[in-house]
Amino acid sequence: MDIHRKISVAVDVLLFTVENDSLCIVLAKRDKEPFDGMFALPGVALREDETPGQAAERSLTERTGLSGIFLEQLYTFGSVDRDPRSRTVSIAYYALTNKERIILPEMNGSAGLFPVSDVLSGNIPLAFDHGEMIRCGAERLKGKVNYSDIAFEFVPAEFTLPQLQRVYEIILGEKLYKANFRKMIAPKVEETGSMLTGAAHRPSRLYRKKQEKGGAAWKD
Amino acid sequence: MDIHRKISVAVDVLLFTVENDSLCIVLAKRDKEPFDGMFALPGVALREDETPGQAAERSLTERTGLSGIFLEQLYTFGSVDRDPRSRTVSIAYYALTNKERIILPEMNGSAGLFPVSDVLSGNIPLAFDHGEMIRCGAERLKGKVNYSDIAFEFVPAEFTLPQLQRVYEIILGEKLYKANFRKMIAPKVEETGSMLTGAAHRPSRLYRKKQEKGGAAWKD
DNA sequence: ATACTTAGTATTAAACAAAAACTAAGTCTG
DNA sequence: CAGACTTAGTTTTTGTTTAATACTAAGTAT
Repeated sequence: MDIHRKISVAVDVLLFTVENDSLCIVLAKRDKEPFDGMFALPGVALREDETPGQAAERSLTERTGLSGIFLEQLYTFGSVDRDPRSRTVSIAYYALTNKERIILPEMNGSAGLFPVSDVLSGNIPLAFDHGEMIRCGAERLKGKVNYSDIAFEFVPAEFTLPQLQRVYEIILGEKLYKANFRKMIAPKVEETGSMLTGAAHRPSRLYRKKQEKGGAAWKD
Repeated sequence: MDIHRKISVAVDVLLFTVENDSLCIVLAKRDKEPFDGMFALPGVALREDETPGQAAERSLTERTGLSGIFLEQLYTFGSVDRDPRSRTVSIAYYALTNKERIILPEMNGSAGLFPVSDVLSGNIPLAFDHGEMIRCGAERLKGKVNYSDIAFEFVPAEFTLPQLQRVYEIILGEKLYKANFRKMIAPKVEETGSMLTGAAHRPSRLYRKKQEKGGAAWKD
């Protein structure tokens, strides 16, 4: 509990979304050393007057223009050599949103959305220990999707059940049975009354998430 | 990702055990400001040459003599005012062990084992945000006991099924049905062949945990 | 010997999940 | 415009897990 120096604290954000039937994450190309030219998660140094959660939100807003979306602490990474410049501990957060809210143009140039499967198979050169972070984040999503409501974060406010089911399937990496999925999800959703038109087949009903009593929340 | 100063990093450890039919935690009475005379989790300042996990282990060894026990990261706490001396972020870990391994005498004087229910009901004055940490830790145990093997950490290498069932009940805070519990636990345990003698009634069989294929593990 | 206590097993009923088959409602093609 | 095609949505059947209760077993205490 003594005072110490020389250890920096960073906050990195894993912004996940579902696009084109795959789980994607936002990465930005670095334009300076170390890891110049490689891809990295949006991150900031923790300021003295903000909590890690606030820093994560700031990072998100500064880098992608997003705010007010789902954001939760993931894990704290602290390998001694994870940053070649100085000893740095990074508190990783993960954020979730549907792809409509991500405005790529706002992300200045070199940033983009990458399929997590590509990223984890090593096709994209990653800075720091961000590969480990992304693996950790993807695992968390998989473990959490069945006993929480995170899947709703990936779809618009009004969505169809096939859409929502696809989100589950993408996160879990396996196909689900339609009838069973609908029985499972039924108590969590309600019909809006309208349909999704325009598709070249039977139109599907639009649903919204049913609002319910909230659970316990953790701050910093 | 810039270098910064003035933020300290600490590591605090929640050492849980089950004693006397309740979930307990190790706390030490502070003998200096701030929070002089109040109870606190064993914690250390993170050193430049060690990972948070190593610091947690060091804290555990220095304060309780224990080593090599279950230890996992819990959450990182970073409220701006959580430490009145300086801005400090604390990476909390939780450790689990059975009470036989805890040798109270080794803990110098003022440390002790406290029932979590007493601690959370405010009967014991706690330093820093350690109450929040303990609440978070107890919740984690509750959420994890059913889909992991953490309950085994609280019993000796050889144990009876009634013993193990009591651990589940204490963590979950509810009674379980004997027959169902045994069906659930059966694939995870194997008989040792011997019995637990000495009790004033039918003796119960001794079991040990069945060794199996390991899962993924996360370091720092 | 009998009551008492805790260990352990068997049985039943209800809820839930897996899987397949079926019906419904639109567009696309000839 | 009929029928094929595609996706949406429902029904039904079956099997597995969980909830709950009732029972048997094996020791000590009186």
